Amino acid sequence: MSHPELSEQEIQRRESLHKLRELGIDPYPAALYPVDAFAAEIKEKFEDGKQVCLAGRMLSQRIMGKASFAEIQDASGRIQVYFNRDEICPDEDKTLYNEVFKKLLDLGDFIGIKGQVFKTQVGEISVNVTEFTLLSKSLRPLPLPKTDAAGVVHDAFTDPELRYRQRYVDLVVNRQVKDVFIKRTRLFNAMREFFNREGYMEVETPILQAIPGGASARPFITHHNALDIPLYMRIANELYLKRLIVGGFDGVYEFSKNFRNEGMDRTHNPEFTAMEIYVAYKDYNWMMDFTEQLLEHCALAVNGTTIAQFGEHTIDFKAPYKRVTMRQSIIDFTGFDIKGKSEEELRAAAKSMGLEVDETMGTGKLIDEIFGGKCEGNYIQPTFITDYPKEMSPLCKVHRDDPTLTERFELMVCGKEVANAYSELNDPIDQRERFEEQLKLQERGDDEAMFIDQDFLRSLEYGMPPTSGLGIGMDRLIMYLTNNPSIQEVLFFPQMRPEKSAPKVVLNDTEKEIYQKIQAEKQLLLGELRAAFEISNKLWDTSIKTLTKNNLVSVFKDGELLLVKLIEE
RNA sequence: GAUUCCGUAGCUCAGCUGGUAGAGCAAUACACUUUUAAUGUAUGGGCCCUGGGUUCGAAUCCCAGCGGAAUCACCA
Repeated sequence: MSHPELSEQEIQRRESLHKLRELGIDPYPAALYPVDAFAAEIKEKFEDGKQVCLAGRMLSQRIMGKASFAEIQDASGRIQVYFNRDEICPDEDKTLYNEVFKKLLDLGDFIGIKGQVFKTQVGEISVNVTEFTLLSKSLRPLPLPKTDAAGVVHDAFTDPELRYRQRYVDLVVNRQVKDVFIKRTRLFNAMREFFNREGYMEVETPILQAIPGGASARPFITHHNALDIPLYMRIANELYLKRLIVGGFDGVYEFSKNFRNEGMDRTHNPEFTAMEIYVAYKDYNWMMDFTEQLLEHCALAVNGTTIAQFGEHTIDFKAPYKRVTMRQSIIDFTGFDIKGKSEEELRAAAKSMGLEVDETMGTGKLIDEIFGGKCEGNYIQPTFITDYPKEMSPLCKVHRDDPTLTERFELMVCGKEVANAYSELNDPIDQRERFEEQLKLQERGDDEAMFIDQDFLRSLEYGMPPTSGLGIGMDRLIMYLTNNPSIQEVLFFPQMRPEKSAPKVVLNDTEKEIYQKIQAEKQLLLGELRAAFEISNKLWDTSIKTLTKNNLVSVFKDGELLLVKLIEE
């Protein structure tokens, strides 16, 4: 048996696997294993002599001749188990202990244990094994961090790339990572509970949309073969939820995976989760009350306290939260009053504040720039910023007291937006005009302006009750609740560049030389390239064909000329 | 997109102004019946990210590429 591509340890594990089979032990048995106990529970409720059956991965082994200790990790945590040779093998044949346990089991293997709970001389709650079963063999060594007596972790599995690419390993060896995702699920459950208690209904709306509406963002595009039309992955679900309010539901919500074809960094992933909820007969003032109650409830459910530590900041999600109008906020931090100012005045003001602005920006975008540049970052504690300019909020109702503003708020935490809410625009004529303004912005060069959804307008024309809607960035919220500065840490499988993007093609020496020549020139005449190599026609032919077949270079015609060019990733 | 830093054993990392590749853990072998970062002794394990260049000689210096991280820009 030779495995040239495997590491020494992997080869050894495969050999162990082989030997186990020879001993008549199935390394991947089919039968269920009758687990009736968990590590954490055994340790919490210690009962001397209690018979238990548990299963998990073996993560450490301390062999001392005829006795050994091992650690088993199950879904609840870790527990030490004690193997005594003569208890495992009461008869003459000691193979099960000497061979199977000591040699053929490896760290990372899943085993099942039956035995009695006891305390060792040093006081560690352990299980005295009377019977063990191999449940699944692990063929790759896990990176196993160790914690010393001082609590210092050695050999921690910390490389972010490896951790994200092999999250399954990360979860096995890094307990704190598992905890983040447990909290994530708790957050979702807490929100559902809060909404369901109010009688609101969880719904599902299309992810594949013919018109990507409800937000301003570049969508991912795909194609439906049967209908032969382009379809877009949703950037938001807002317009569909509102259609359901038109249809007569009083409260609907959805945890929506949204997709945006934009940059990736530590706060942006191309797919992310938003929660959106729409409640009929409410306005944004009601929604502020509702939001602060909701977040207080969620913080408590996730962490058991409304206080959350985020980096250097201590945040308190206890309601109520401060409410500041956008105009007041800009006055507070810049001394500039945006009320009644023209586009030119705003642009001049923004420039004087050292902000980068250009001609495509309308008043809304300019105000947004000023707020984003000078104010936003200052709100550490949860704060509602209210009354956004009309131009920035095409789906939001005009403010009851000021026609240049809208009834909108965003909730800022640690200088970032975590929630966004409106008194929803339900005047179909106004809505159509707003969409048309967006279209004009688009023509002006704003590539994020919204598309017009005619069917949505039609639904409004049938009448939508006054409604307030709220959207929450779930990923961002869980970042705050688990003190993680990057979104990758709160997504099981964050988007990564595919592994090994470089073509792994094995080229022979001639092909390599030709390829290098093309690499250097990027593009050149085929004949010229041919002349540079003193090789037979046949070798030339096969070489250039290898390169083109593997998509390293391409040959193409430009008029009468045959050219060859480098294909770059 | 810009800048900075990083890529060495299965894991975590060291390797100075160029001179035969190192440690701990993990692995293998032996000893050891309540240990706990178990211990003791011995052994094996490397395309030093890839490709060029400089040099008598490159893990080390230079260039390019690939991959990653951080900061900034962009992004409701």
